Amino acid sequence: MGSGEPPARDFIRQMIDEDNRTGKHEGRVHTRFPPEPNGYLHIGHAKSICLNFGIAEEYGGLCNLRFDDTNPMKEEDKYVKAIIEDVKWLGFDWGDRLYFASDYFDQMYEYAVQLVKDGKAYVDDLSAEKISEYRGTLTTPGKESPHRDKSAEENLDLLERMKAGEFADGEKVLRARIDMSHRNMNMRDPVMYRILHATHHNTGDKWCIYPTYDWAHGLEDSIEGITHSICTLEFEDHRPLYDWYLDELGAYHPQQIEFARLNLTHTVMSKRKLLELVEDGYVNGWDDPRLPTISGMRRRGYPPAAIRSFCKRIGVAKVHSTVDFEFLEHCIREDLNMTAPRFMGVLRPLKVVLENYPEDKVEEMELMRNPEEPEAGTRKVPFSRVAYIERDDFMENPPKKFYRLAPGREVRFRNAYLVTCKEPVKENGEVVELRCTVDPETCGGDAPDGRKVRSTLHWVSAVHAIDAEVRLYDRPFTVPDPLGQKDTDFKTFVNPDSLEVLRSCKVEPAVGNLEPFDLFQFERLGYFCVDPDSTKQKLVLNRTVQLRDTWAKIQKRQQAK
RNA sequence: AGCCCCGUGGUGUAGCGGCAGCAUAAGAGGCUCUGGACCUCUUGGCACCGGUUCAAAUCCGGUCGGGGCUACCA
Repeated sequence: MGSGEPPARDFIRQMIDEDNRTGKHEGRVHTRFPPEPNGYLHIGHAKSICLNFGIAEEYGGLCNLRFDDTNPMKEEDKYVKAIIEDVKWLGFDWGDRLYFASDYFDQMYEYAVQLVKDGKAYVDDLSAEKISEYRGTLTTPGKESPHRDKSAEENLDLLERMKAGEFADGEKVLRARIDMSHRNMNMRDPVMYRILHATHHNTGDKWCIYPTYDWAHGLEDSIEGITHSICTLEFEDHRPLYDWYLDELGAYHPQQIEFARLNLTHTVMSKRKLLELVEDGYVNGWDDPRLPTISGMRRRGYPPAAIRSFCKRIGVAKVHSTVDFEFLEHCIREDLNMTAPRFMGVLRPLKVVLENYPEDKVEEMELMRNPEEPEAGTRKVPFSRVAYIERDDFMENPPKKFYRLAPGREVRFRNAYLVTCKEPVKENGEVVELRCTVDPETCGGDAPDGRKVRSTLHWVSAVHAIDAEVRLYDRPFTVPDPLGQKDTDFKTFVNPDSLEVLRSCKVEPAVGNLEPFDLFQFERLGYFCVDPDSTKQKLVLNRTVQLRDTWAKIQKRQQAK
């Protein structure tokens, strides 16, 4: 899986090593990935997925897929299906361990009854506003609810009536009885159950009280026998509460470990922000290839192995950090370079007439499927008198270091012929065609006299070419940190050029045989994939990522001067 | 302001008292029928102050800086 060196001994793996050394969990390692089914997964989740499933795999343990579905107001079945598809696509397998927090509602309720009986939880009549008010502030202690000291019997009765549906939403809550002056706000009598007369995607109308995250999560982990409950940094302050519930209950007690979530430059990662982009029409849906969602990356053509490699190589720590978008792209290229078959395609066609090449002649040129993988063999590409090349590959007045085609200059058409440009044909000052000649002695691309050319161009035979629409993607934001300016809405930094659609591209015939999501390289241009919008009549391709472009860099530097 | 977490090249990480390493980015060169890939080299870092020690990125104290926490969200 992925490439490279043994995984680094990050602080989580060091902890697990230590636990294994001391026999804390009898050497068991059991993790879980616990998404809430209220949105689509993104690459930040991929980091967590790779961490949890990766650790389980490395230690010969298990990792569960568990939906943390404790809030029926926000959660939907369609997200469950999408998340399952995404995790599977990323390459992970949870066996028969697909769980839902809602599967444990009965058990959780029993645990709550136990706490009530022990005098460690009580039903409160205070409104949400009052509870907030009574909680105090970061610097001042809270005060106790007037309903805090009822008898266990009375609380039990009230809790049962809450469950039975006798009260309206918000009328009562069940609270843990901890310490209203605790320095950690989470310990100031947190809410365990709230009344929500809502239909749950899984349990329907069976329940009208639903557990809060803090109350539910440790129980879920405990019930499943999780050893290491890995979550993100913002839950650090919740760990004392996680521990308190399990200790008071005397239940099996997993270890919560927090790590820093992934941030990427030039994009946003929060579900809410992504939703805004989708709903306000900045992008075309959750699977828009510009989005860092798993479905977006799938459609963009990012291979799962490359995403896994990326997640492994960025490491895991407790410092907040932002990974360069470039590094992700590097990982994508690295994978695709080894695996993607090569084709030729011309994005911005310029017609080339080879004057001394016979009108009706067609030759089948033989090209490597993938030079990185010679065993993949070769393919045949038709060559004829009229071809298309990239507009960028010709300049009438070439600057220094431009090695491609120019009047009087000879270049190679890849695996075909050495071609010399005689003259450009112009209309209204614009070059619309090139008149060229081939050296018939150079069929296949090598000169018998051993002479060298500086440049090799890709080409497509005009009569054989098939048309394609190609969608070019760029980073979704123009700045590295669109959320960085406090006073400016992040959407003002949306990159207006993040999508460019080219409708008259010419590609070699074999590309027409590919299926949606097939990945390949257009030589000299980049990696592409077939978009599911493709039909038999219309081929639609997505550019996954460009090849590194040294010439573009030189050009940029020349222009800067 | 109170509590909690965290500071190693531009970026992401390793280091666990004994030469600061890796990846990526950037720069130079080599090679090449993809200006791709690959190879070589170069630039660049322990936030600061003090203490312990023969020896500190590492241990201790402080300062500064970044982040999180006041949902019946997760």
